[in-house]
Amino acid sequence: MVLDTADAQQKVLDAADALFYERGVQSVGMDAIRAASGVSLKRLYQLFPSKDALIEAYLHRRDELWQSMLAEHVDAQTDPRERILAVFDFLYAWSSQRDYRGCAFINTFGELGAVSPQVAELASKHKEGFRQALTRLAHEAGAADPERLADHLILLSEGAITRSAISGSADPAVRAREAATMILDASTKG
Amino acid sequence: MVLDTADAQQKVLDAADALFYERGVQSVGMDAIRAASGVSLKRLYQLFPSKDALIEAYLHRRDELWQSMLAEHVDAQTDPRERILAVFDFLYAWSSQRDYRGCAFINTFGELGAVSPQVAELASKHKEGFRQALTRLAHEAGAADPERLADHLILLSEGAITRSAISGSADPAVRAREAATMILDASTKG
DNA sequence: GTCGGCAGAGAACGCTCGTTCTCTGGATGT
DNA sequence: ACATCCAGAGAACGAGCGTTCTCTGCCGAC
Repeated sequence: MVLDTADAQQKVLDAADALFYERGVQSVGMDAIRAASGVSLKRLYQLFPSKDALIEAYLHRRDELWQSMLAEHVDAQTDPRERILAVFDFLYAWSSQRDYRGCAFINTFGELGAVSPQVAELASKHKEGFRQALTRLAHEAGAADPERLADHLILLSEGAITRSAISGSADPAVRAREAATMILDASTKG
Repeated sequence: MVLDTADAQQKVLDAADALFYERGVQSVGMDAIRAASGVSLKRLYQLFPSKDALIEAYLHRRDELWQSMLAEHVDAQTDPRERILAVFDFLYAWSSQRDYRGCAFINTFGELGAVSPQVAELASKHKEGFRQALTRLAHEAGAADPERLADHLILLSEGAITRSAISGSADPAVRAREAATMILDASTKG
């Protein structure tokens, strides 16, 4: 089987994503990624010059994938309030996945954050992107203080993400949706 | 300097706590703990038969310390509603610490959760303890559905804990307190 | 057919780690 | 003073890691 550069890159990223996400980045050796991707070590290092670079690529792709999954759920709704609640429906769907292990950025930050400024930066940027998306939704919903509403919603979201990882249940997303409706009522009523 | 068993154990746990919390458990070698604690490797292994055992002891002590810090803040208040809000004042104080790095259980779970059932169990128990404390407070505050209120409050708390770790600011705890008052109003008014 | 170059397999290298072993020096008991 | 024991320092060991190197076999060019 001959793979062009794009195919090989794809295979490596697929393998890295699955392994890094399941076991954490430090527990996974480059050889495990070679075995899972079927791409030789030599080629792997041509595509990604170091493990750190591969970790960055992994996080970058997670970010893009996550944002697009979120957008899919949100854009299926038209009513501004429903669009906000769709965020929690997305979290429910995500945390229901069998291999769900929480937020890759939080996990990787927990592993390397104090040691790797790049990872800290990527995690911070990922969360900032989420915050901006929520702020936009809050604005569209006519919130008196969209930034503040976004901050409140983000807390519920992050809470649901980590709690469902540890408890192994998708229930936190349901609870987060409930709490979000309460906060929406309180934030848009006046 | 001669140390009896209790002193040595204390020194080792102090060192392990600081290092594990700052850099994650996998990045810290036993030799670093030996150097930081001043306890010889031989004795270290007499006190804790393996690194896994030391990690468990570290988490166990974190749990106890965390619970007692929380209780301190809560018990400084008498009004049931204020006692609930004191949880967020605690989170603010905690996340303001210079060496704050989020929740040790979430971080360690992110590193080892999929690989170490003991760590997963300890994280789950720690969070369950927090949930019970919140449920008790919600009950005392006369909530119509204390379990549900506790679930909502826990989401805000977890969200604040992880967000302040990544953003490096204690602001999320303030936002969480705001959101908590909204949810309290909605949950205890009717 | 023969040669050159390239890709993959995996050996090799240097390092770190968890854990154990050895050696040494001092304290203790008689 | 001498033998005995123990604790500490750190060497040693075996494994695993990230990364690089070598060998081998295959492909196209002439």
